Amino acid sequence: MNTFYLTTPIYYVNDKPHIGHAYTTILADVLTRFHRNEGEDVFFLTGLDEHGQKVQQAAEKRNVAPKDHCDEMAPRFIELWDKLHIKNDDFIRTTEKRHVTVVQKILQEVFDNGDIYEDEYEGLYSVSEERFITEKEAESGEFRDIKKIKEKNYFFKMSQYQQPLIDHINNNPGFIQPEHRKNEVLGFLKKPLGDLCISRPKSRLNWGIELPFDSDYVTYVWFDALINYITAVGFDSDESKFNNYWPANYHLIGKDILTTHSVYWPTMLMSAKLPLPQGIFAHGWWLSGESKMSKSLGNVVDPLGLIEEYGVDPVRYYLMREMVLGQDASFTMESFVKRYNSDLANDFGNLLSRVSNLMKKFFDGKIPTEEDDSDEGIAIKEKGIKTIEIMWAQIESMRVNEAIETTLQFVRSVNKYMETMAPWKLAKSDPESAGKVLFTAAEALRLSAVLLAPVMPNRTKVVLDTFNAEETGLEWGGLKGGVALKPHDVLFPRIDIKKLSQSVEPVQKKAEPDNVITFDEFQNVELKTAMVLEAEKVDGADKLLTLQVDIGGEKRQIISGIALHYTPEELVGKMIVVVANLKPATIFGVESHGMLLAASKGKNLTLITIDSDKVASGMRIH
RNA sequence: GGCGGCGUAGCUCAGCUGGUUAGAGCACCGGAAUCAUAAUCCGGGUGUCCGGGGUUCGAGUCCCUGCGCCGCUACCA
Repeated sequence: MNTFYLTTPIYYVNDKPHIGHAYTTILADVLTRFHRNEGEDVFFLTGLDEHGQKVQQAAEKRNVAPKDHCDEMAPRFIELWDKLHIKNDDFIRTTEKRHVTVVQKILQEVFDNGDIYEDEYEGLYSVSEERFITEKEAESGEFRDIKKIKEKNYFFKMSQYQQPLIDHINNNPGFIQPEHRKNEVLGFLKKPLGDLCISRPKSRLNWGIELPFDSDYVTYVWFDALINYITAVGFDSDESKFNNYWPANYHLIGKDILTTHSVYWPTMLMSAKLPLPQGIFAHGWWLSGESKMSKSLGNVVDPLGLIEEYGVDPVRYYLMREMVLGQDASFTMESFVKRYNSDLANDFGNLLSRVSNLMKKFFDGKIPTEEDDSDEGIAIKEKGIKTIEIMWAQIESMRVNEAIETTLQFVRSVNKYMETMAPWKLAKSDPESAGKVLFTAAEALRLSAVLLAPVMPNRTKVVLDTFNAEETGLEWGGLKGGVALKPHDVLFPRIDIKKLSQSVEPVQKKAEPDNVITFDEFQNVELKTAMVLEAEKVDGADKLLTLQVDIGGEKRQIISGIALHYTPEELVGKMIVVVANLKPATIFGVESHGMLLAASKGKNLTLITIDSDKVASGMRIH
């Protein structure tokens, strides 16, 4: 039997579950349900990442033990998955004993293979990111709480596996998907790959898994977290299970964690001499309309609110139908309502109403017994059979949105068939034929329900219940005639757009741009006037100039990328504006203590200069 | 700046290795029908396939170039 092992990332226990978590998990659920329907032996894993500094800090703040903190946070995810009808086979938490054991086993193995060494390391450490960062990253401004730390640590010889990894990616086209992500990783691997620091001294962080070969250290969270994918399928505990499911068919991830999954993880596995996963699939992000979802913008879509208002299945349907896997997608209430009303209410739900009502009206509430053998009836049957085939091919190639559209086209063709055959007319002149038409329409509807069941497990069950076809499968001809219909509610009540504008107009709450800062934050920036004393080109760089400036008597060196716009000569003597308290950085091997302000558009750039007659250097600018 | 991608109907997008009058869904307009959740069905597009060159018997599809947007990255700051 074919096996299908699919994972989501393990989510960080401190996070509040949002639409992104929900999306990935629903996607995994949908894919695995499809594969189950195909009769494959499926294993679907999700879980939580519970170690690391932020968890430790959050626990300290609340004055509880880290593990207790995790135990209290975990249900937020578990309950949401429950509400979303996620049918996972396992839920792993990295604090579980089974996982700790495996991580230590892998660490020991990698150590024994000679791929871990000790080194003194001095570098910039980002507390918020819990990792050492390069100077360039520090300069990027994307990291907070940066400290210079010098300490002994253990390193994983990731660099050794650079070429084998490149070869593997090239030899296995499906290894990183979609293709543009693969190209990104290959681009990343063009530069020399560094080794990976995989330890944290307990003096700094003790909420983690202890290194088996040095009890003064715990392991780096990513090294710990990635291993969950093999823990859960029985590595080192259940050999037959492990051999059955590993390597995973897909690790489903968001595009933000591509490097960890496509570089760290495969090289770790290479060192541990384990097979690599067959596929790593990075999907895009949900945007709120045009813009990124962010807490400060207040436009983060809450999945709970949506499902309470409209039900789980429509939300699952929308998320699956609207996103092209691998690209970003835009979430708007408008498109949600459109999808809901046109696809679910008008096409699918209404078809059930027409068919069941006609059966009630003309056939005593029973399903007729014979299939329509007219040309039109046979055409529907053939289209149904074709749909199964096409849809499955689309699912296998991760084109979920297309697979859904394929099924809906079939549903639409059944509405058309009804119109053509008009069984409500036939019932009066030729009841037998009318019965056949209704039977075929009902069978088509049953098949559509089975096809859509992975996406909408609940509402499709209503359809199957109505026709007493709960146990039928993915083949034409599952419907049994002669049975009484069960009553059903309106499958997808239409959403009234007028009511909507009053009740749910949530998404964009504030018109504030994404990048607002507070006054205090502005106050942190120390802008000062400065006189340019000297200027010269940086050796070997086209765009950089080294400036010596005077800021109220203090002499400073600043590197600036304006060489294409200003010659050194014309800068000397100018009064400019600099950010005086910028963290020093080394650019192109030269130290820079501050930055200057300039206005630019496209290729034009102009320095902000001050009339030096009126203002001395070193003045604060507010 | 480098590498890569994208730019097709009002909107969201399909169009594989170049080949008949360029497609789908939604929206919009007109009509039919009345079994159904004011649902369904039929009909309706003068779209510079981003602009400009080129290769070819033939290009949305290949090549060059310009513009715009996006991703990764850099001597961005």
